[in-house]
Amino acid sequence: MSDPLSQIFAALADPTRRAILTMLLEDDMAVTDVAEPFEMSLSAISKHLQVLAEAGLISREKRGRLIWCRLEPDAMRAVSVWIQGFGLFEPVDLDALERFLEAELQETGPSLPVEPEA
Amino acid sequence: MSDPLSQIFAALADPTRRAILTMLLEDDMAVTDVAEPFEMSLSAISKHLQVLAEAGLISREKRGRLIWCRLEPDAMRAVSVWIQGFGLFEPVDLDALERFLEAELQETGPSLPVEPEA
DNA sequence: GATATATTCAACCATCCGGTTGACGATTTC
DNA sequence: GAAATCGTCAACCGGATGGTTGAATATATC
Repeated sequence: MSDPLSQIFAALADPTRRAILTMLLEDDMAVTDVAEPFEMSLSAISKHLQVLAEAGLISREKRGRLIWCRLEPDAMRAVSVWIQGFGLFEPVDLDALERFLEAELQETGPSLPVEPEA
Repeated sequence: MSDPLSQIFAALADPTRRAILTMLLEDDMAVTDVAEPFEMSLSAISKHLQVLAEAGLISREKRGRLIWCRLEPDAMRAVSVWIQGFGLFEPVDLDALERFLEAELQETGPSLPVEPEA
C-alpha cells in the first residue's frame, strides 16, 4: 500500500483507466457497458475499475445484478493541489482542453465511442 | 514507450521522484546533491532522474563533471489540463481564471502542450 | 428449478519497476 | 600521470502490473 497520492497518480498513469474516467464524466455506467468499447476482457476492465476505486477515483454501487460506477472527481483534488505547488498558475485554454480530452478518448484504440458534442 | 501523459503520471506516482521535484523547486541541483537526503544508492537516484527526464519533468545539463538538474514545470501543464476536465475545481485563483477567460475573448490563447499521438 | 446475464475470483504469465552491487568512462585535482 | 570524484551502465533480484482464461457467485428471467 502506497500513500494516497502515489496511488492516484499510478491509477491515472494508464490510458485505459483515463479513458474510463472520461467516459464516466458523461454518466454513471455499469461494468459491462464500461468494458464494451475496449478490446480486452471484461475481467481486465473489472481490475481497472478496482484500481480506480481503491484510488478513490470512482465508487461502485451494486443495484440488482448491475454494479454502477460513478466518477469521484474529488479524489483528483489531491493531485490538483500538489500540481499547484509548481507554479502552474497560468490558466488553461479551454479549447485545448477539449481537444485534449478528445485525443484521450481516441488514444486507447479505434473502437472507442465517438463523442458527440458534449 | 507509452504516451506522454501516461509517462508523466507514472513518473509522478513515486514518492521519491515527487520529493526530488519538490527539492528542485528550490534550486537546480547536481545529481549527488539530489541523492544526498535519500537512503538509497546514487544509482537508484540516477535512475529516478532518468525517469523524470524522459517524462520531460526535468532537464539535465552537464557542466564540468557535474550534471545539473533543473525542474521543467511546463511538463506538468498537460496533467493540469487533463485534471481540469474533471469538475474544474482547480484551487486556482478564480478571479485570475475569470480575468484570463475575459482576456481569452480578445486574443488568441497561448499555445498548449502537443497532443499525444495515438 | 433451470438458464441466462453480470461481475468477480483464482491461477497463471510476461513484462515492468525499484532497488542493489560492481565495473566503467569522464573530469578534476594532486 | 595517478588518484579521487561524479555519474551512468549492466546484470541481477523480488515484487508489482496488466493481461489472459476458466470457474464461481449473484441476480434476473423463463
